[in-house]
Amino acid sequence: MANSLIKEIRTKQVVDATKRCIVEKGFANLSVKDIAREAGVSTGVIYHYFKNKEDILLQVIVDAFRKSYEQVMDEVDPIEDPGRKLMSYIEKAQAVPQDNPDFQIVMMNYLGQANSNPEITNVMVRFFNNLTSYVSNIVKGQGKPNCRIGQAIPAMVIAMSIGTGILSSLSSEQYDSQQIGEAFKQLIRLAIK
Amino acid sequence: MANSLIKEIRTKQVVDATKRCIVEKGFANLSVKDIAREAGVSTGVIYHYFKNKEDILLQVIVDAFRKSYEQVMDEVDPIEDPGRKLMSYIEKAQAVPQDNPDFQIVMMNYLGQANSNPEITNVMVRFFNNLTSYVSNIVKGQGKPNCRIGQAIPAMVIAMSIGTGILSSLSSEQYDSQQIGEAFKQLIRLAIK
Amino acid sequence: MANSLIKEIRTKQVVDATKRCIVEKGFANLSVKDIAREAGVSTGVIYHYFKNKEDILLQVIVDAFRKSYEQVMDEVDPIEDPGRKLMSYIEKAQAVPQDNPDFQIVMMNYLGQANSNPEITNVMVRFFNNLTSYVSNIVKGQGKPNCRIGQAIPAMVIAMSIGTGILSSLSSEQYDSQQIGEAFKQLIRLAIK
Amino acid sequence: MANSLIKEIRTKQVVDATKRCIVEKGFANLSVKDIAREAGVSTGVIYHYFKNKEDILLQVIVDAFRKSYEQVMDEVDPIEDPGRKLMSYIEKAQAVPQDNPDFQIVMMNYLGQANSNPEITNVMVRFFNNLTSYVSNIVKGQGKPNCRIGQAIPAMVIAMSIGTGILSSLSSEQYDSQQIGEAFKQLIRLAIK
DNA sequence: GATGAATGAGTTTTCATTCAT
DNA sequence: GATGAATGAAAACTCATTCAT
Repeated sequence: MANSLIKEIRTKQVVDATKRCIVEKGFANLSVKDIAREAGVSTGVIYHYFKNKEDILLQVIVDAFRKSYEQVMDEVDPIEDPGRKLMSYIEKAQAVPQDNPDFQIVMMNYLGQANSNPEITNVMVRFFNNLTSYVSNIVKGQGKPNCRIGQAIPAMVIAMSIGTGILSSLSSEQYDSQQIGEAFKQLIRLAIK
Repeated sequence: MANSLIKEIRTKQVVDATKRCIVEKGFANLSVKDIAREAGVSTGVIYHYFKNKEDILLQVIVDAFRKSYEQVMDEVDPIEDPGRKLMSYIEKAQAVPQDNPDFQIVMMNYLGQANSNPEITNVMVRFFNNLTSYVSNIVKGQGKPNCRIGQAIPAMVIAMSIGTGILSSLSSEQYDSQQIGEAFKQLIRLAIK
Repeated sequence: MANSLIKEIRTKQVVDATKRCIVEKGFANLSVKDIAREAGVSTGVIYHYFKNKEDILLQVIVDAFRKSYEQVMDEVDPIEDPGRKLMSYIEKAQAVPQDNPDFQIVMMNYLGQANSNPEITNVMVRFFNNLTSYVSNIVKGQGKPNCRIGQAIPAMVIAMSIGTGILSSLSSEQYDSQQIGEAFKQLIRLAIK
Repeated sequence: MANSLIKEIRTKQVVDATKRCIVEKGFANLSVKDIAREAGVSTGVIYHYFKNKEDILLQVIVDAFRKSYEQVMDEVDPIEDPGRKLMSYIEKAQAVPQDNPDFQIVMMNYLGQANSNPEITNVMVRFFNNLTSYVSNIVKGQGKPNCRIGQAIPAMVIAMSIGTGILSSLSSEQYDSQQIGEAFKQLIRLAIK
């Protein structure tokens, strides 16, 4: 019990430190020594709790996506009215770069890995699928969506939030995610009304 | 003159080989030796034409974005009618993952670098700005866009194409970029008409 | 007293586990953690009962050689007739690779250490000396051995059993230690008759 | 051509240095850094010419056995008379510990690896098979060997030389390989005459 | 006595970069 | 201009050993 507690603590320490390192230096310039230093542990500890660097990196993305999903759920799910729920989801999704800039950066760092690392692809695809399903259910709760567009709304909502996040992460001055989000909400309202 | 021709050839050789390496192994697992082997030259040649690895990587993203921009221009620019032009742009942008999967993967690999590498950020921002301006001009040519939405349309178009590209690159089976593109075109038509 | 019992148990546990590890992975790829896991104890226990890894390794070879010596004695010593006793010894020695393959492998693993580790050399030399003396005494009991050859018989018997053991351990299919043993017994009989 | 020459030189440098390291420190305490230092090259060079440490170790045993085989051949093969040839072979084999003590030590270090490394086993088995065949051919040239014993003579000769080598390597004072060799030659003569 | 988490020096291996040819 | 051998610092990973609990 004490053991599993320590394991949990150390794992969290390392995963969190890794995120900070990725944010600071980027995925491609990331050493286990950096992670150890940032986590305040020896390299030995890291290899006591993780199989290898790849294992850490996988845990990081799993953890980041899980947390981001929970954050969205916490705020959006309690809303009952389907119309407001959808709008609220869009708002929340567009706010990620401001609310959670580290997650945004971590995600952008992992996108490049997806093509050559099936496990990472898997985690990402599951995450986006979950979001898509979630939005899909909200939309279904809305009643009669304009048929053709209706089916594509969930994917559009997710795609738009990814794209907006990236643009505003690249240049928050030139791409205001809130503004784009507002416009997108209006578009969706036009489609659904 | 002969020299500058060789320079051009070698530079292209190396840049193209680097792209292929990124597509195959990812940005984070990329060695100069790999690039040399893929380019069919010695490592010495690489350091004759490039300052260092970072320099190659910068050239690659510059080249990739330039080519992608030109591709879009080649097909979209000749169209005269503003309405058709906008639709055509959206189609073209959504088709990138299929038409030019390597560009898509290269871009995704560089996204993670943006946060920690200002030069890369710069290149990307300029690229997206160019596209945004381009779309903006098309939209202005349309006449009266619905005010509020109208201003955000260019950013939305770019964001949507980025997001759709990523989703379909992660799972082309689950995210059909053409289908999402069609729905998005309808949305835009609703907004503009 | 209870303490010394535990000590005995733990020491045996560790020594036996180390043998199994050597058999499985070889002397050169042997970690204290492996030993602990194989013995079913913590690494702490190991350092409670042994000074260090070297100490374990020494105990292992001491134990292995002691046991092997006892095994031979148990079977050969009761025989009274000197002629039959010598033949019996040769048989027994040649049978080691089959009867006690783990001992054979352990011994082969320690041979390489001998040159650079005087303590190990010591243990091995004492072991082979004991065997040589033993055989020497049997031969003396025989009466008149052919002078010149007679003196060398003990060393030849030991050398032959070492060599046969190694050959049949390397390839039991191509080197049948029993067959070689039979031939060798005939040779010895020719010399002694 | 110059390239392959350098390759040959470096490979030899590293293989020879590795042998010296094994003789000095033993197989189990052998670092690539040691090898590099002993060879007078950087670690990078080592990995330029060898896949990894295992690869070096394999080359070493291959080289050691090849050279030892050639040495025996050089001296024994020119002899025409079968009887003298066999005796000469036995002498030569028994002299290995004195003539070529490094080979003896290297071989003893690899014996322990055999059980857990099939490639090493392979090299050793082939070496001993070659010797056995060679002796077998000499014996056949002898005419009528005493049937039963005759077939086993080659294996006995090889086994005896291995065993004698080990004993005299462990304690040259107590085990005089030349003396044992002389006695063994007499035994063989008894069997063959 | 027993545990196993922790350490950090040491190991194997990689790789950007240089430079003699 | 081109080569690729060479370097050595730094990366990933291991492991004997210690020690607080």
